[in-house]
Amino acid sequence: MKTTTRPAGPNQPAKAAIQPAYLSRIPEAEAAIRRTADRLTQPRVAVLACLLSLDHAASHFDVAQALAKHHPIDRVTVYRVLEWLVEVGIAHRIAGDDRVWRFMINDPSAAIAPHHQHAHFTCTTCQQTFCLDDVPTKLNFKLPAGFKPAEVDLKFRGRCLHCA
Amino acid sequence: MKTTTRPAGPNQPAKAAIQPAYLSRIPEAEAAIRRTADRLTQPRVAVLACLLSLDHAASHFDVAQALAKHHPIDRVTVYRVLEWLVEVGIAHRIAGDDRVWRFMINDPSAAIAPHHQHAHFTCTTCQQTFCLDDVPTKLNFKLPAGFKPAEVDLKFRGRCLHCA
DNA sequence: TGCATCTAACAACTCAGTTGCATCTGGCGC
DNA sequence: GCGCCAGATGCAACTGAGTTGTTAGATGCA
Repeated sequence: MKTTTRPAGPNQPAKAAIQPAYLSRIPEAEAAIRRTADRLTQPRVAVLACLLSLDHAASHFDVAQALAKHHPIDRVTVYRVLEWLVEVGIAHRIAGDDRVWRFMINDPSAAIAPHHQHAHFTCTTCQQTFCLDDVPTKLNFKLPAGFKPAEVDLKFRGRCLHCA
Repeated sequence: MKTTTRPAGPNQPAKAAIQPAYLSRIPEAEAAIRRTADRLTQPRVAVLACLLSLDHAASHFDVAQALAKHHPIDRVTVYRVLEWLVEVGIAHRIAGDDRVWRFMINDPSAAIAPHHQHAHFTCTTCQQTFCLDDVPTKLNFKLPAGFKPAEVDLKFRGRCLHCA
């Protein structure tokens, strides 16, 4: 579903250009990228700033859409930047029920652990996926004999705090 | 990445026509299908027998491959039959990390509950997914305020009892 | 500034899953 | 046992997410 039309609200002052939320996160994104040993490029900054501005996981399409107006980026580049963000430990990816990868910024406090072990919540109403960092996943599950788990992935489905 | 699973054991007697394991589950499959109000067809019997013969979740590709010799079935039909099995409550589907749906027979004892709530274990060595019916998923998780979960999905990754 | 290296953009591709439609068949009524 | 027909199958074409290869362009260091 694509809302291509200009989202300008009727009550906006005519001249003031509406700034998407991610623009204010650009300095933060630049700082984070500089902390890696890799290059600081426009697409990386824009994609990271976009993720930083969201409280839920975003697909490559969501990111490309959000950046389309001010930072139009080739979709392959979005894929590669998102993959790079996962690689350097800034973000992580979540497999959705719709066969689409979604990406979300890692909690900085947990950034030391390469294998994040937090839970996800997917809203069945608005279809958005949230990270629940507070939910402990290191519970003492009793697995059948012989199974040696290395990672646990906990996924909830229901209604999020916006749709409840 | 697909681990082309080699099913044929090397120690099989040379001459005796090797019967795939699913053939012996055909009567069981027929009985289960008859219990539904729907039609008993060759593809349905074959696909269900195939799933019944496995202790792990199978993708549509795995099923089509397993049936290729004795019951060659169009891949679209495999998709439709698997979907039908989920619909009538005989099987359930699992979203894998590789964007592939995998299917597995429901535990008959839990078949009353339409929303299965058991855990899955994906082996990082052999790439197979197992159901862990013994693991309770109704644990008292503390979710952040406002999130109302309806389903819980618990997924482990590690080494299965065959690869440990 | 110049240059080597890394990154972005474009096009073309792969692959899982879906849709449309003509044909076939299981199961019921006769 | 025969014929009918709703529903299932098979085939082809399509969709959409994600990947790969290649060339042009941007980045950062000397």
